[in-house]
Amino acid sequence: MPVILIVDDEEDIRQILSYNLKKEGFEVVEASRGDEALLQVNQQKPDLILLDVMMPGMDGIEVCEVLKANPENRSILICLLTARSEDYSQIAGLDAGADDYVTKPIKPKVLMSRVHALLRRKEEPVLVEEPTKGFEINREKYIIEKDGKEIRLPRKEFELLALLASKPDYVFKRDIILEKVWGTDIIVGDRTIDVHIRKLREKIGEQYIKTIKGIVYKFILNQ
Amino acid sequence: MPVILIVDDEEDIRQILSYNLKKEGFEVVEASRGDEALLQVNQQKPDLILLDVMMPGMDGIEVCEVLKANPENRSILICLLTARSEDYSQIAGLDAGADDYVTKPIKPKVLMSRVHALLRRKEEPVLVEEPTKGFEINREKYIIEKDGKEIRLPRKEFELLALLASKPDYVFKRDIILEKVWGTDIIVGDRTIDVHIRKLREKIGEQYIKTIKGIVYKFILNQ
DNA sequence: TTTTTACTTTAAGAAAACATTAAATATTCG
DNA sequence: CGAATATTTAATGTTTTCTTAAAGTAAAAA
Repeated sequence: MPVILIVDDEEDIRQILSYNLKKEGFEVVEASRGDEALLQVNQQKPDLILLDVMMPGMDGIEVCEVLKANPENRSILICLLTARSEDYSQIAGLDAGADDYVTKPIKPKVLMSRVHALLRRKEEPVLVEEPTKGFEINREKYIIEKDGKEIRLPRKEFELLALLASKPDYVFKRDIILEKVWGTDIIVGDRTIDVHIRKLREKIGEQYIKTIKGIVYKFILNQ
Repeated sequence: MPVILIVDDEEDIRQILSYNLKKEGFEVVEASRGDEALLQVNQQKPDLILLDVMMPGMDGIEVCEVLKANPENRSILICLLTARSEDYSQIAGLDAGADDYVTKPIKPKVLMSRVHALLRRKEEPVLVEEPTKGFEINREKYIIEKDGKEIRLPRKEFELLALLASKPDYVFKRDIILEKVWGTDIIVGDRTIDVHIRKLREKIGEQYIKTIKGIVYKFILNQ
């Protein structure tokens, strides 16, 4: 399980983040100050750091710069926690090499979604859309053509189908679908996906989207 | 990905621009002085230069003149960054061969929009208006002929129709429409487009412009 | 077999996005 | 300048799309 280091001078915030991360199965390490964080990094080699920008002493930007300056630590993901959308701190932060940022007040769900997305990005190769015979997905015209017939789909349905069809026969888990179709910010319930799948099946035919219970959906072409 | 060279003597400005450009996926190179910029051009062959006009030593206009004097560099896009709308510098700048200019204070959104527009202009083959049967679009007279009948359209309506009809069946998003019909400077609300669409539909018939909710408009001929 | 888990389905309500109208501004042209 | 024409905005309306809730069903686990 990935190790996540939380760096924030406020005890409350560390606690709330720690609780949520542990609940998802992550191993959590904490630090309350910048220099302490650097020590922890050497000891624990975390996979990801949630790093508060505003801290007394060494601030988050500095920590970030120090870490990213060392090749050994460069692969550690850094997600900054910034107060409000103060454009400036965000700018400086990403310049300093951070991989993402979340603005306070932090909504646990949003943060968890980001954390998963970041860790996944580290592993996964990027998807390439290879259009499928008999099923033409035309983004420029925003229609799909099935055996010559045009089917118009609303945005979410279109994106969902485009995703599934981008890799026929491959399964897509719910969190991947949510990330790719809805984005990491917007949080919707799992039933939402199901409903869109229903609509899609109605429009393109029941046989193309198969359910793998416990994993979720896949697009299939040949039966 | 396109390479963009930022030339400005102020560190802050370079940083802010650099951040925004990198976020959009561009490769960024910087220079703090005019002569340094010329060096960078030879080394990096950028696609576009964001060039501050007011700099100590060699100013932006001079840099621009030098670059555009060399045929090898003529295709590099130059966007000047000028303080306020001092008409004079702007005129001199465009005389010197610059492709566009943005006035300070620079709003990131405006700049990004310009950068994209400039690069697009470079790559994209100019849309060829292949007038669609039954619909003749005559730019000189600002008149369209539909089944022999002449319909006179005001400029904005005309440009809007010309744009949509240039690629039948293709969808046009609002930001593209705004850029192509209104330009990158003028900021108008979204409803403005809708109103023009209404006028157009009244004049040419309801069936030709279709709405794709969430994406926006497309021109269709058949059906 | 019973229970649980995970997806299905339907319908209703909320939200998003475009449509419409009228009125306020700009612009053009005589 | 002043009337006519264009353009934009603002307010309100309408439609479509999206999300959720709740009850259902089927497969897997106990």
